Order: sequence, then structure tokens, then C-alpha cells
Amino acid sequence: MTSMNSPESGTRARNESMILEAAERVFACHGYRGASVQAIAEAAGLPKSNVLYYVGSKRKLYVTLLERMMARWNAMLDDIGENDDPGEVLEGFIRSKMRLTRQHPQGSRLFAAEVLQGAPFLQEYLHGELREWVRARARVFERWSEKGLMDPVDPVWLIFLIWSATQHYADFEAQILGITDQAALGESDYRAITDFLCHVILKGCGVRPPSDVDSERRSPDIQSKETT
Amino acid sequence: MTSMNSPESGTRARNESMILEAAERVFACHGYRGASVQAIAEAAGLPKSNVLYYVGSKRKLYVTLLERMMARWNAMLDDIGENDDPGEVLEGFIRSKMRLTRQHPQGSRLFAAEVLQGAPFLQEYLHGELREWVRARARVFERWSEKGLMDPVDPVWLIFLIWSATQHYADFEAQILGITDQAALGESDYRAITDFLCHVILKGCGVRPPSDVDSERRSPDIQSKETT
DNA sequence: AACAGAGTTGACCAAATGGTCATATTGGCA
DNA sequence: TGCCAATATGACCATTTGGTCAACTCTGTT
Repeated sequence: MTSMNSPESGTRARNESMILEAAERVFACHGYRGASVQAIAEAAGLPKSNVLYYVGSKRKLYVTLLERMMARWNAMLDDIGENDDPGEVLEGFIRSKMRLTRQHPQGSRLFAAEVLQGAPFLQEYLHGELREWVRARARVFERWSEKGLMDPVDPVWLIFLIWSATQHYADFEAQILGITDQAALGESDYRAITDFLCHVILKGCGVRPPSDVDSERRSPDIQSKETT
Repeated sequence: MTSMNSPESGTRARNESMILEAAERVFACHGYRGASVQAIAEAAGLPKSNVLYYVGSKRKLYVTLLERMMARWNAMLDDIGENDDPGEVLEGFIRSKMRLTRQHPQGSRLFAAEVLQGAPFLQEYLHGELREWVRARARVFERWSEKGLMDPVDPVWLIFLIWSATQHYADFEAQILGITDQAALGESDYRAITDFLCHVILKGCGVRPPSDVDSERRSPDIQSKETT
């Protein structure tokens, strides 16, 4: 504990973050089994032994990455109550999730790959924390439905709809780029997509959009003509 | 060609289909690299040598499965024109895609895993056939918007929204089951989810739902579209 | 019975796998 | 200077990888 731990600029911190970033890419691409320590090491520009020296084992590295992603997700959440404005809450949720997807596409894909293989490392989280989070939201949504603030849709499926629609732009990026014939999705694409999702989902479950023009900078969007 | 080819009940047909089914599971779970021929063989209840004898190589097996899934997808599609009813077309699309997801969850996951790793085996398909299919639909959607039959939403993102929302129930099944605390999604769940998605998406982009009571919504199996 | 071709499978191979370890090489402090 | 922990890495290991091959069994035909 003498001097080695200058906590920010140390060799350890630098290398570990390089390894984490490289590993996130490789795991996201090939899944847990398909990723090899060798490939991660090459992506990080280090010999394999060095990678193992820092992270201990492939399994530990994978768990670390999953936990980091869950922490990002948790940091994004805020509590809601039945007296909040449905439009604001739903739109905030969509925008937050979309921002997470955009800022951490590799992490999103890593999560997707983990769930695809049956979420063996995330059982506890799914059945615990996350379930409670979903249930709490669902209860609030249900109260809103009873009050006539939104259509009587199943709140859990609504949450999954938002989840899937946003997640998609990370997980299926290759498909989207292939079909739209682009090299990458730019900032303006993400803004337009977010506005689109807010429009369709809010309107689709009968939620009045938040009256703000001021709350968040948003492109002068292509809002609809209100049918009915 | 003497007697071996009793084409349906032959040993070859039986074993090949067992192998394909097992391989679809394993590839869907672990991706291309993460799946081992050994694991596939065990899942199929055959020795590894036997699997290689029938399918030639891991790569060929994988390509075969992808092609089978693309064929299923193509078989599901029907053409549309700008004179068709938007509500009927959109609802038909959602229901068809949902049925595909339900009937072939492993295939859906296999596709997801392939796209997650950057779709190396599907570049051609994505940039060719699929792109043209999406563009054709997009043009029709745009005409509908101009005619005031739906909100002026971006048709490509609408297609992706439908894609993601339906795909999700296969790819993220583990997450959904974990959160809802179920062992499996039943037929009634799928029906309710499909109705939910139809409601939100049609309403969300300002499409009048098909005058529904005559067109069978829930019970029957196959909804053939009749154009006027 | 003899033959042929499909089906079956263990033995085997070179390469890659995750991981260990012994041995350097550093960099700060006495 | 010498010391020591942190860092770095090649050599190595048992296991697994995708794939080949030769030998075998089975079944139907002659």
C-alpha cells in the first residue's frame, strides 16, 4: 500500500480497463463459450498471460462485465409513483433506455448473448432485483389505467415492448445497417428513432404526451396529425 | 437408388432431422463458435463421427440451419400493394411474425446469435433479398402516409419495431420467464401478447384497425390474406 | 451364400482451449 | 546502491476442438 496505488493513473487501472473493453467486444460478439482468452488478449494488445494475470480467469472476467452492465442499468433508473405524469415517465424510460443502448452497445449485446444462452449467470438478478423493479412499475401503470390516464394494456408487456424496441438497435445493428445500407447509425438517427418510439408507444397505449417543449432538447419532431 | 430411398421413413432422413433439431438448439444457445460438434452429437444422441458423417462439417450444418430459417421467413411473406388495407396488412405482419417466433423459437434465437456476431454468414441476404423486401414495404407505407391512412412515421423504423417486439419473445425468453416467474409461455400468453402488440402498434401509428369481428383475430391458425 | 452400399463408430490427429508457473523486468523507496 | 512488490511473458500442461479414416455392422438384392 505504499505507492503502487495511485488509484487513477496506475498501470493496473489502465490495463484492466483496456482488457474490460476488449473483452466486452469479444464476449458480445461470440458469447461466453465462443470467446477465447486468446482473442480477448489480442483485442487488448496484450499477451494472454497478462490478461489472466489481471482478471484471474475467463469466468471472473465475464461476471465482472455483466455486473458492470447491470450497474449501468441500475444507475439509469429512477423511482416513479402513481402521481407522476404517465407521458413523462414513459418517455423518460424510453429515452433513458435508448441512451444506454447507444452509449454501451457492446454491453447491451453482451447482455443479449447472456440471455440468449438462458441467462445462467443472471438467474438471481432476473428473479430478484429486476423482477421487483418490473412489478413496482407494473403496479403504477395499472393505477394509471384505472384512472383512465392510459389504455388498459398489460403493464408487463408494455415494459417488454419498450425494452425490446430499444435493445434492438444494439443487438441487431448488423441487420439494420445491412438493410439500410449504412456504415453506422449516427446521432441524428438515434434521435429520430427515439422520437419515433416515443410517438408510437405513448400514442399506442393512449398516454397523453408530456406537454413540454422545454424539458429536453429534442429535434423539432415530426409529430403526427392526431387521428381521433 | 435401389431400395434405400424410401424417401420419408429412411434412416438418413430421420437422423438428419434429429441432428438438425439438436444443432439448432445448441447453436441458438451458444452461437457458432461456442457450439461444439460434440455437444450437438450428445444432444442428438449420436456419436460425433455419425454427426459429421451426415452433415459434412460444422460450417455446413450451420449454413443449412440458417437457410432453413430464412426459408421459413420467406414462406411467411406475402406481397402487399398500396390499395390494401393498412390495418389488415400491419396486423397480418405482426401475427405472422409472432407465429414464426412461437413455432420456431430456436431458429429465431439462432438468427439472433448470427446477427449478434455481425451476421458474417448473412451479409448477402441482408444486403440483397431482405433489403429489397423492406424497401418495397416502406414504399407502400409511405403512400399510405401520404393518403392520410397512417401517421407519417418512418416506415423502416416501423418495420424494425415490429421485428424487435416479436423477436424479443423468443430471444429473451429467459428474461421474460425470470421476471414473470413462469416456466414457459403458453398459448394464451402468446395470444394476449399478439393482441397487445397489434393494439399498441396500429394505434401508435394512427392506423385504423381492420373491421375486426369478421376477420378472425384470436382462435384460428392461419390467416390467409385476401386482397380486394 | 455372396455381394454392395448405406450406416456406424472408435481411434487418431494437429490445433486451440483455459490455466499455471517459473522466470524476467520494471519502478519506487530505503 | 540494494530491496521488494508489481508487472510482464514465454514455456508448458491437460483437455477439448473440428475433422479424418479404417474397420465394422446392417440390410436388401442377386
